[in-house]
Amino acid sequence: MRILLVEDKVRLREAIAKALKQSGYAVDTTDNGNDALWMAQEHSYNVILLDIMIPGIDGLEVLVKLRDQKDDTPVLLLTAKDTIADRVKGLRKGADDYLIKPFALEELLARIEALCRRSFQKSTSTIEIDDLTIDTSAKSVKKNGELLDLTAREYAILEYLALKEGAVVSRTEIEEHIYDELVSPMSNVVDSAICNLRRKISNEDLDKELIQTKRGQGYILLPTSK
Amino acid sequence: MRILLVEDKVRLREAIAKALKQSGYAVDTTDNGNDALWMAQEHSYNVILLDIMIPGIDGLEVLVKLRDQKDDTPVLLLTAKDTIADRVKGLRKGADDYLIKPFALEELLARIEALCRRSFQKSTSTIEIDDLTIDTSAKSVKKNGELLDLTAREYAILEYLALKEGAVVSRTEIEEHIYDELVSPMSNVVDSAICNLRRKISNEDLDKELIQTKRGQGYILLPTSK
DNA sequence: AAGAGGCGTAATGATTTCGTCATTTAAGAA
DNA sequence: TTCTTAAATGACGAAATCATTACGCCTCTT
Repeated sequence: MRILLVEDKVRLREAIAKALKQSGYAVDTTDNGNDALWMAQEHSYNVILLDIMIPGIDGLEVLVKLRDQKDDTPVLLLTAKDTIADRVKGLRKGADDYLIKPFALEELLARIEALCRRSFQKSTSTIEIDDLTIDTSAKSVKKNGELLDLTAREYAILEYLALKEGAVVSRTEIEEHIYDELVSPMSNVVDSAICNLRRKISNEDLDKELIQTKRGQGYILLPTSK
Repeated sequence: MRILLVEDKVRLREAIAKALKQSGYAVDTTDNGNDALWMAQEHSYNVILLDIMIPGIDGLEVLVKLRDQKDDTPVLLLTAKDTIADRVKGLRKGADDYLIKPFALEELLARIEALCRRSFQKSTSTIEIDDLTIDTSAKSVKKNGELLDLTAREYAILEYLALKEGAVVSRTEIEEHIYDELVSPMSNVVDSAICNLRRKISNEDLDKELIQTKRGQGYILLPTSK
């Protein structure tokens, strides 16, 4: 999951960014509306966190322009307590949610999660695939009710594959969504992570792999039923 | 689908090429405008990715010359953030789309897909032919809802035939659009691949082949209804 | 400050693909 | 029908891709 955070106050921005990263999101940040706009144009974010009071183009304008461009990335507005009017305007103009500053980070995380789910058109916070239950809100995975001990990376990859269940996902795509910086072309980080992940989720008895390799293309997560 | 990538910065060029290949495209690359021009003349590409700031003839000039030669291959311009003017110029001069650097590879892939679709006058990303459903986004093929296990090559050929449904497609054309390098004249790679492909998509009960042979001309993909 | 564990890298071994060749089968012309 | 040429098929081997292991750095914890 990749998030764009637009917030001009340095300390707040960094605090939020840190919290998001700890929760397993890839985060890009900027402190002004102009950059926000082109970053949003050039990347496909899962969620955009948008402060209204920012230098350059203000948050609402950014939102309007995004929607004008048919960009329907979920936008969560961050507003000061005294700008209720803006808030209403924001929702009218296509924001998906808003949060009044100051807010609890926990609250923010919960809302982001909801928006991410919505962007993948899933309504529940758990995804069931074979004997796996992926709880996107708890960031945990159970296998036949037993909690698996996945690392953050492993979880992130599994979640991404699960959200795209049945579609071939290339290494590059995984790299882009899970890793902050560009991964060097020669690296086999993803292979390595997939390997570890498989070890943890595989059924020794069943020889079928949940994560299948599409040679030359990437990976695909396929329930046994299909 | 064959793509020409014109970009002078080595790392970026290779990163893009890698991602494209993973997504099943045949990719030719060059770092300058002169080569780009004659490569475009020699081959028929489905899409040309064109950086504006390149040595030799600059990207915009390449574009102009292409259009002068009545070459209407879809062109996607890659531009730096600060050259908005160029961008506008580019679109005026016949570019089909543009992307501002830096961009997400996924975004690039999505745009390329759109351009390919458009050049084949298709609006959706799935093609239905008889009992086959080809999902060009997921790069997967289902037969009566069952996912088929095609290799990258097999998929690429099937997709190409499907996009040209009802038209005779020569071996040479397939070679040109699916393979990176030139295939040696004596080779029967395509025959071989078609053979394997047929085996996987054929209906044992129905004797009619979806992929029919036009002796001396090539192949043609024909739904039973037509 | 030390220890543990996550994570990226590199190297090696395993697997699969795919192009080629050889052979069989089919199609069209005389 | 028979001959010629094109296409289909099957087997094999080289090359590319992938899996897996081991190692070391770095971070976070305690």
